[in-house]
Amino acid sequence: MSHTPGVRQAQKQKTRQALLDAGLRLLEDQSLSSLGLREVTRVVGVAPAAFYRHFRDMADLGVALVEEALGSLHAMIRTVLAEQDGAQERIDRTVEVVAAHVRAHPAHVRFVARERHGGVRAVREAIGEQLALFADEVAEVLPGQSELTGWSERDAHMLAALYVDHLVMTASAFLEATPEEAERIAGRARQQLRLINLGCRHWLDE
Amino acid sequence: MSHTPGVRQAQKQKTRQALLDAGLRLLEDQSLSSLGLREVTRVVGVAPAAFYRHFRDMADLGVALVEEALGSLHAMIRTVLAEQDGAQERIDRTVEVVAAHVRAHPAHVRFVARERHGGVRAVREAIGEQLALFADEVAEVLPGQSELTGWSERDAHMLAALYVDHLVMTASAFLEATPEEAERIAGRARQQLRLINLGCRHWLDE
DNA sequence: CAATCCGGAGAACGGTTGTTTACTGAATGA
DNA sequence: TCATTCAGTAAACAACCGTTCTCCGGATTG
Repeated sequence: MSHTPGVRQAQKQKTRQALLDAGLRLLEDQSLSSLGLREVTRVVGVAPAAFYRHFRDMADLGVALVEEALGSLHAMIRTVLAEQDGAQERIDRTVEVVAAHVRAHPAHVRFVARERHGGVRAVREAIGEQLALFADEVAEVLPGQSELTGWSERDAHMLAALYVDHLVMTASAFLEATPEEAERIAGRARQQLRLINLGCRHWLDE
Repeated sequence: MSHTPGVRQAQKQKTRQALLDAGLRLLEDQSLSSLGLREVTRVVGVAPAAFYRHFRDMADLGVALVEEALGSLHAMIRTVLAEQDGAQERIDRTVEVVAAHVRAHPAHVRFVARERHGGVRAVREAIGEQLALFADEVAEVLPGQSELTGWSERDAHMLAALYVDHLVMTASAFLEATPEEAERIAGRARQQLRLINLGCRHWLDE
């Protein structure tokens, strides 16, 4: 049944990862629908035909990148939102974590922001699916916050969607900003989250 | 000084517009950085070289499309926000107007959403610039709302940015949605705006 | 009317693209 | 040990690309 690592499989995964890395790098200043197969293989230093041993086409490589880019996010935000400190502390920490993530993985963030509405259907849909899943997770964790006791599931989902969209917005704002603009972006994001949180506290008053 | 219309100039503007229209159409299922010059001229039925009589390159055509797509928006939202009805009515009307705009100009909306973070720097910056201008306009009109008396200019701008981002989000959500999903999207957008508005009403309490 | 302008045509250029084919040679497994 | 598997190679393919050049013919101008 050969589920041993194997020198063969290891090497294959290695060049596969090299293709993904090269693709991600090239996508920093162009979009997926214009990224050429030969362009990628040239960077890796491999024959064009070798590409087909790993991906059917560029769209296929794209969806692989989606999983790589969004896979790590889930656990992170889950833990951040689960913190039981006050609202202000949670907001500060969230923005902080987002900023750190953008600094650590700028290419991944850029890829997601760019291809979320990009020209390749399969990738667009993969990102949309992942973000929807993401919103579901957030919606599940939200009831743990004191401001949200008594909220309907529907309302929680509405809020979760707003959070996720705002998160993506903030991340891509960090991306396009110079280092000296970063603090201004962060401050604004915090205030916006405060505003939303304020709305939450009075949601059941009307 | 020849500022007469002239048969010459008229025909030139006509094919220029044809190039823009063809480009916009082709951009519905690809992104600008992969759109070919010949592809556009082929649709218009004109020689490839003729392209250069109107645009330096594809990026140039792109920024022209940005102005075409975002130019009409300004006046519209200005009038919507200026309405002095209650908050609920204003929210309903805003979402309604956005939905109508997406239905009327889907290609323009798609273009803006796609190229806002797209692979062509000049176009990306042009859109960012226009949206920032847009936020400025919104920030100027906002103090007319009763909920926002006593707000600092900085806070008004923070809110305006949130509104603009939410608007773009909502518009592109409408775009990707099937007709039967549209009402769900609209309902969610309205609730999100209500939540934000609720936050506004208590912004100066803390 | 004659001179000029200028949007567009047409052909040619060097270069790049995605994909297929037959192949090599090392890891694999009986 | 020997046959098999298979990731990667090398070459060839037709199709397409952006750009440049020269030229045409109708509008414009004086």
